[in-house]
Formats: sequence, structure tokens, C-alpha cells
Amino acid sequence: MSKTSSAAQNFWLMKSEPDVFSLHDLVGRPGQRELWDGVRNYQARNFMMNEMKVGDLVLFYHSNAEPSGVAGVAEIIEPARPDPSAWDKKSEYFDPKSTPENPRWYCVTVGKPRPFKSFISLEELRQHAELKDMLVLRKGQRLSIQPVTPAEFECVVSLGMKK
DNA sequence: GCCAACGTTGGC
DNA sequence: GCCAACGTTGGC
Repeated sequence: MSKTSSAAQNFWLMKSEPDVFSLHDLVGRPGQRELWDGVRNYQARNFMMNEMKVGDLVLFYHSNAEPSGVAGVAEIIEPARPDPSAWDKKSEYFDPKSTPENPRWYCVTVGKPRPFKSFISLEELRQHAELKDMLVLRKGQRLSIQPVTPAEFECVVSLGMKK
């Protein structure tokens, strides 16, 4: 398959608690890559399974943080595969309803971390009219993987690349 | 630590 | 298939 046959690139926002796994942690991982395991929400899983493609770009969002906000960009470097943590009894993500024969949960691999020059806090995101429809700014929006429009993505990246 | 908003579970 | 109870998320 040639690359040009694939559908257009998509843009995403993925949440992580920096106390658990930060963008800086991704920078420090061997190969600067990590399996995005532990997602236990069907909507987020479906985005990974059905819509994420290798080469899609991600706003790496720090949630439950001081402050919360976008730390930088990363990239989907491997497509979704069954989440092995679901059948690991020692994992906090263990789910007895998921088995290797019949996996319930999937995870992509994220890599190529590119931290912003300046961290873009939630408060700053709210100050830009072009970003007012971003799901992450919506009250009660808890989805850990969210689609982002190309315009929103570009806007946040240009903010982050400024000093 | 509080708590509003949301997703999931399970009894019926 | 409804919906109350429960657990979780995540900003504050």
C-alpha cells in the first residue's frame, strides 16, 4: 500500500495525568515510544480502534495537574492492538471480561514526543476564540481521547511554539 | 478534598 | 429497556 492511499491525517487530544505518565516521561522512554494502555472507555477505545492512524498527531494533555494543559505534541506510531494489561492480573487495568482470544480493549502506540516551548494551560486555551469549541474546554467532558480539528490543532501548536 | 458531571452496572 | 445506585474523572 502506498502512503498516498491512506485517508487524511487526523488530530487528537490525549489526556494523561503527569504524576502517572507525562510527556517528559515519554521523552525518556526507550525509543521515545509507549503503549497507550489502560483506556477503559468504549468511546475512547473506538477512536483508537477505528479512526486513529499511524501519522496522526496528538496534543499531549496533562490532566489533574498544576496546572492542567497541553504539554506538547506526539504522534501515533503504531495502530491499535489488543491491550495486554487487560488480561494481566497484576495490572490495575485488569479486566476479567477481556481475554487474548476475545480482547475487549485496544491501545495504540504513541511516540515522537515534541514538548512545547511554552506549556499551554487550560486557562490560556480558554482565552482564544478559535478554540472555544474544543471538547476539552467543555464542562463535564471527561473523555480521555478526543478528536481535534486541524484548525484547533494548528492554533494550539502555534501558541506552544511561541516563547 | 470537594463535588458536579458523567459512564457503567445490575435489579427489576 | 428503564433507571437508581455507584464509581470515576478532573477542575477547582
